[in-house]
Amino acid sequence: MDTSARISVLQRVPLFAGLPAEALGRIAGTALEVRVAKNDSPFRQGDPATHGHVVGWGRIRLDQATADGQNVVLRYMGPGDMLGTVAVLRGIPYPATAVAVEDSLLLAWSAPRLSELFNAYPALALNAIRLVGTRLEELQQRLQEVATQRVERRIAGTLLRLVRQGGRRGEQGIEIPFSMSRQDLAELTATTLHTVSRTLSAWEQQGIISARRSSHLVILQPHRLVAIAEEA
Amino acid sequence: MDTSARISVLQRVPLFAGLPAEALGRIAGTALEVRVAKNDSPFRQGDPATHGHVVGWGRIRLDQATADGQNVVLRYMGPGDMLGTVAVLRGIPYPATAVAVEDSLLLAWSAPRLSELFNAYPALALNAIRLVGTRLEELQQRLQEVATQRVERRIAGTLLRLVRQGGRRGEQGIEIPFSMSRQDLAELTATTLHTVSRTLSAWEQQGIISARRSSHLVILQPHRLVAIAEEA
DNA sequence: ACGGCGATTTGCGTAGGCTCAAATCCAGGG
DNA sequence: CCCTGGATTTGAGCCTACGCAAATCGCCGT
Repeated sequence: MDTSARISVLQRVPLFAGLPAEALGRIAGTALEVRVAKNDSPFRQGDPATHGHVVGWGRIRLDQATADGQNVVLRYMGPGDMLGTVAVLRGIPYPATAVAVEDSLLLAWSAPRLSELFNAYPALALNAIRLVGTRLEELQQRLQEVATQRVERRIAGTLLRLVRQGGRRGEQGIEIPFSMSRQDLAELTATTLHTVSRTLSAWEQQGIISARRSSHLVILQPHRLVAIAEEA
Repeated sequence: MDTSARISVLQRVPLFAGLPAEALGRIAGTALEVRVAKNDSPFRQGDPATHGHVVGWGRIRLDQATADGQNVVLRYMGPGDMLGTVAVLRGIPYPATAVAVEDSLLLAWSAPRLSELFNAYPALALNAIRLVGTRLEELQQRLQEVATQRVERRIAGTLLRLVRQGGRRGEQGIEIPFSMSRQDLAELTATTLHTVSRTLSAWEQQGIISARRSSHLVILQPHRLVAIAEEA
C-alpha cells in the first residue's frame, strides 16, 4: 500500500479526524503495515504494549481471559477502529488478545512514534478521549444489559449492535459479514453456547434469521429482532 | 476555600499529575466550588454537559437509568476522581446521574474553561486518556465478573473493590466509610436486594463482616472475603 | 471421495437466584 | 417519647438458564 492509499484510509479514521493533510501524510508515512491472517493474533493479552493500531481492513475480535481460564469477548473491531493504543499510552501490557476473524490489515505505530504524534498534534489526544469515551459508554450499556435483561433479549440486542457496527445489506436481509461461532456469541452475550444455539434455532424456525452453519448470519426480519430487544 | 487550599487539593488529583505549579495555580483559580449536600445531585443523566468536575472531598455515586426505569450503579467516586469531564469533551449530555452519598465538595470547570485548559496543557489530555483507560479496564473487569461468576462471589469482589477505592482501617477491621443501601449494593453487583441481604446476613452470622443497619459496613475478616472472591 | 473432528444441536434434570409476600426493624420527625 | 414510613430480613415456590451428555452435522485436509 503506498502512502497516498494509506492517506485515503486514514481520512476515514475517527482518531485522525480534523487533522490537516500534512499531518495525515506524516502519520501515514510513519505507519507500519501489519498483515494478519485469519485466526492469527497481532498481539496477546499480557504482552508489553509496543504498538498502537488502527484497522485498515478486515475484522478483529478482542478477547479477555479470566484468571480461571474463562474467556470474554470484549468487542469486534472493524475498519477505522483503534486498538491497543490506550495500553501504549498508559504504559501497561495489552489487557486483551486481538484475533483476526478474517484476513486483515492493521496500521501500527510504535510507542515512541505515537508519543511524537500525540505531542505534535494535540487534537489527536482529544479524538482519543472521545473514542475511549464512546467505548466506555458502550461497555456501560452492555453491563446494564447483562445486569437487567434476560438472555434472549441480550442476544437480540447484541446482534443488533453487531449489525450497527458492521452490517451489510444482502439480498434477503441484513448480513453480519464475518464468521462468529456460537461460542463467540455466547462470550459476547454473557451466556453459554448451548443457550445461544437454542435461541438461534428458535429464531430460525420463526424465520427471523438465517443461520446455517457455514454461512454468515443473516437477519431476515430485523423488526422482529428489535421487538425482542425492546420487550419489557 | 482559598486558592492555595485548592492547589493542595489539586496536587493529589491524578488528572493534574505532572503539571507545573503555575498550571495548578491557573487551574485552581478558574475552578468553581460546588457544594453538594447528601442525597443531592450536581447533575442528572440527560442534562447538557456544561461542567467537568473533580471530587474535592466527599463521595459521589454514579447512577445510570435504563430505558425501562431500572437502575444500575456505575461507580462510586471519591476525592481526586474526575467526573462528567468526558461528556463535556465529547459534547454529549451526561450519561449518568451523580448523587452525593455524603456532603461533598466538587471543583468544577465550565466547558469553555476546560477547552482552554486542555489546549494550554496537552499533558492534561494524556492524563485524561490514562484515567478513562483505567475506568474502561475496571468496567471490563466488572463485565467479566457479571458474565462468569455467581452472585456470592461477585458481591465479595465488589466489597473488596470498594475497600480498595476508599476503605479505612478501623478498630475491628476495614471499614467502608459511606452509607450504601442493600439496593445500591444490588445495583452495583447486578442482583436483587433480597439476594444481597441474604448473603450479607449469612456473612454476618459467620463473623466475616459487621453490617448493622445504621452503621457502616465493616469487614472483620478480609481474608475470608478474599477466599470467597477467588474460589473457583 | 472419504474420514476425522470440532462445531452445533438437542434432550433432560436441576439449582441458583428471582419473584411475591409478609414480618420486623429502626431512624427521624413531631 | 411515640409514631410512621422506608429499609431490611426472611420465607416459600418457581422458572430461567445452566450443566451434562449424546447425537448429528458438515468443514477440511488428504
